[in-house]
Amino acid sequence: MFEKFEAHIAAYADLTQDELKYMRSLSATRKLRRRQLLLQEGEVCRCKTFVTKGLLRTYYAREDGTEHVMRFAAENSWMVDHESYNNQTPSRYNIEALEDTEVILWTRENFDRLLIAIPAVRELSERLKSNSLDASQDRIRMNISYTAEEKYQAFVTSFPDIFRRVPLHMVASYLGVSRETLSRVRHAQLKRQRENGVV
Amino acid sequence: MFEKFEAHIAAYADLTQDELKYMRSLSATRKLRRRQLLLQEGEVCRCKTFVTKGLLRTYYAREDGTEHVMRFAAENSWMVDHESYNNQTPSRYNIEALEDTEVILWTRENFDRLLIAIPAVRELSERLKSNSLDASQDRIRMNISYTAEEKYQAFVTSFPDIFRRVPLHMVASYLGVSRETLSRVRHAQLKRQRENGVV
DNA sequence: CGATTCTTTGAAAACAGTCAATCTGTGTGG
DNA sequence: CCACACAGATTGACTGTTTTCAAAGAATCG
Repeated sequence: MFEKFEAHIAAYADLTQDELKYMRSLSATRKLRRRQLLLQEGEVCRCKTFVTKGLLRTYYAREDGTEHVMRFAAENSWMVDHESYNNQTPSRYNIEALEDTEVILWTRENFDRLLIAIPAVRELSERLKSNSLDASQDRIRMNISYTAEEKYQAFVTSFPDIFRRVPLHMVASYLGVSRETLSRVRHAQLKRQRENGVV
Repeated sequence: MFEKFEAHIAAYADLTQDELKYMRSLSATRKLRRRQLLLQEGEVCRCKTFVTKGLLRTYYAREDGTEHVMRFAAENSWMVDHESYNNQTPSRYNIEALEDTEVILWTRENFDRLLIAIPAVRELSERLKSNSLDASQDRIRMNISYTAEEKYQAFVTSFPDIFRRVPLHMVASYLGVSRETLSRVRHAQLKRQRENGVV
């Protein structure tokens, strides 16, 4: 499992064999079955997670039972409830495996050690945070200015892989529209594309 | 102007007199009249900005002319288009003074020097980024799960000061609803509160 | 004061949400 | 291998909300 991490990380951070060995020594691995929770609302998010296989979602449930998807993370991406992890406070969110999933975990204490010991890890970590921030800004921009159809289109274009692997009602929930609406939006779009001769 | 910065920053970062002097030596100050732009769409966001007085907004305009407010920043807060600043790429956004405003500016090169030279600045900078990220997550959560009325309520509660100082239609734009809708939501809420005897 | 900006209101139209029913595909157990 | 259960997607009818457009009133700035 760690080999996949090594293969991926090589393109993003320049790490020596020793550094990788150190990272590995401080990590844990875990396998999750479909539907299994990695984090449950109310718990503290103790670990930074790297997905080597499968697919996770972060969502939260309102009192009325409606679920809202905050984020997806497929293999070769990171997942963490930043707020809970950083402040070690109870999380509002659940993190659930949507497929059978394998992850590598670092506790906050261990990851902090890595940040200090390995400059390249610190740089990577900051770059990831920057990217998260930019992506969040972008999502906010779409949320406040796009129509349902534009949101759907942007999602499909930005995350074609995730789109294929996730039920439509979760995409709807991610975008903040009802599943029925998204179904109709999609229908209208497919029809329009067919009329315009798009293959 | 820099004195206001010093007074504010004392509570957030432990800086020596020398360090403050150094920060000052690398900074510039600028006064903006109401309506004046600090950054214009297409320009690169070259500076990190601290507001000592007044009020800024970041917004962007779609092709159809509609404006969407991404963020407000009143005195004692920071403002930057993170994406443009970080990658030194053209910005999608405009930053405009909503009141006569005074700001302190650090170019990216100079601020980077500070990050290296003063550990407390680096810590502060990271903390600010963390907070931005948490705030963004929160806003996304509200965007996808709150009704117009809940969004309005959350805004008033979170930013009572800004709420008092900006026109309602900009709050509407920040929340992603039309000004008319927000006006009606507000009307309905005031009425309800009066009926329930809230002063 | 006069011009501009901002807010409110009404009416109609567009849009999205809800509820209920149906349809589809998948996978499980008999 | 079939039947059934289940999760997901779609559809229709209806309801409710939001937007749009137009107009008027209020507040503010220069």
